[in-house]
Amino acid sequence: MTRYSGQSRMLVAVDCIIFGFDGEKLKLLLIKRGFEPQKNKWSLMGGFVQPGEGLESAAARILHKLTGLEGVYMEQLFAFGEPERDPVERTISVTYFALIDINQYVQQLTDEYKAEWVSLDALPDLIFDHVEMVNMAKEKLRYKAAIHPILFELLPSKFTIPQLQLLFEAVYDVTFDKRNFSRKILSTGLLIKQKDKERLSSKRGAFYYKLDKRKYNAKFNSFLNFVTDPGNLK
Amino acid sequence: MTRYSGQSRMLVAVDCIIFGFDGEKLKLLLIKRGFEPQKNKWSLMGGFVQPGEGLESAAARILHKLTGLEGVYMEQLFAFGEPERDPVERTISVTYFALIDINQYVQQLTDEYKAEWVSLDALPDLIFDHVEMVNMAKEKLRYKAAIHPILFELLPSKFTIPQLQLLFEAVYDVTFDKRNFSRKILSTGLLIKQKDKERLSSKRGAFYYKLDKRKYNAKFNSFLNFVTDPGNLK
DNA sequence: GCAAAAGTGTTCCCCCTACACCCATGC
DNA sequence: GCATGGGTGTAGGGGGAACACTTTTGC
Repeated sequence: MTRYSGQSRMLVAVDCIIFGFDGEKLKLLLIKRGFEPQKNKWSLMGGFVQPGEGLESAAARILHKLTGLEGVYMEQLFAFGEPERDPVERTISVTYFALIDINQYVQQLTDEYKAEWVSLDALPDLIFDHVEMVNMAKEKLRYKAAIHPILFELLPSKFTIPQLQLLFEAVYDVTFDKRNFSRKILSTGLLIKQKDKERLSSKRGAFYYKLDKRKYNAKFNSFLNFVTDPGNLK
Repeated sequence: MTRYSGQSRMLVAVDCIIFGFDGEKLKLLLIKRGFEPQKNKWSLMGGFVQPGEGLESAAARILHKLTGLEGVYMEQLFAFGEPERDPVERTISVTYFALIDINQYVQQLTDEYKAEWVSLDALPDLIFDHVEMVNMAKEKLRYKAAIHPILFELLPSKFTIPQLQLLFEAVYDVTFDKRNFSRKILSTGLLIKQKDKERLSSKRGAFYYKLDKRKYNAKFNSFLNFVTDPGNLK
């Protein structure tokens, strides 16, 4: 036997929900779709899974094509498969969400996609079910970041505690007490204080910190409580 | 345009990881695969997604075909898509895990599948990448049950606190202090004490409880801490 | 010298943990 | 009356939350 008989085959696509943080707001990297249908409408970056290519490789390929980046934090989100989700043809979409340091993003020279960073709280209309995908990704980001130290992936390798706090506040849309915040973050032991300061956003300057990669990898899967029930998380 | 051109189409399957609890151990509902390849090897229950059918519907259909049950707790787990995962033909498998009350399971009359409940800690070899699927499902069950009240789905509508404790202990492979356990569970306010007792497993008998469905639905998505970091959870 | 952001310490309270004894019943 | 599992109370400790003042420096 070389094939399963009597079954119908479908297109399988991968769509990437790419998060970034500009120091103030959470952003999504969106593109203007380059082909029909809905050409020039806003869309997540995506593409079809090729023969001989796994889902994760497909997502990495697509992310790389858009951003030039490799080794990015990426995680499978959900498989969307309603029969009519793509009006052209039955297509399953497996979504991945990625967290990238927005400063690492370099606009590709051959920018066939017209990619833009868009504020997460002012999203334009998106094609198909992409809004649903984004909403699920936001939820998952909140859920996961409350327990695991993934938000560091959105920051440069050197960052300050106030920057980190702004990031958490953007993700959860709340404000934290800075004393409690810094105590909690430092108590994880994940941060290493640097000798130099960031001097752009204040006169006094704030010390840089770096992730302790060893502890980060070791602790990643243990339960850490970064946020105490910020409303309703799934 | 009626089709995307130049892309290759693939089979899309759904596989169900079906958990049950017999009062002592966690179980999986497995079948002997009824067709080639690997006919008569143990396997998860699965099937191909049909045209015009969504992923979730496909999973519900397959679950129903095997168990006769509807309205079961079910959740998408992960999409597996390595190119060689099914040696016959490129197939994407979207997995769902389901929690069912083992007593509700009725062996179907036309049991073409030879389904059996198998202890989770003594799994036989499974076809393809099904072992990986099961391991991921176990992990996710632990992860989720530590925070959300999903384990009730594995029990009958009336259950006792000692039964519930046995279930938690089976899931996390630990033992809990019964005083702390019952205080914690009751403090959620999710349980309603019944007037009658279960009298099989002890002379004194243990009071039955039922889920408060209203509070259950309302609180489902808030963070509840059922388990304090039971080792390494993802 | 003043405005603006960084940095730090303490108290209180709640929840989690550890731990031991009595109760109800079938035999 | 004894063995078996059900059910409860308490004390201590740790961590989260609330809260205010000093420091640094550019202007």
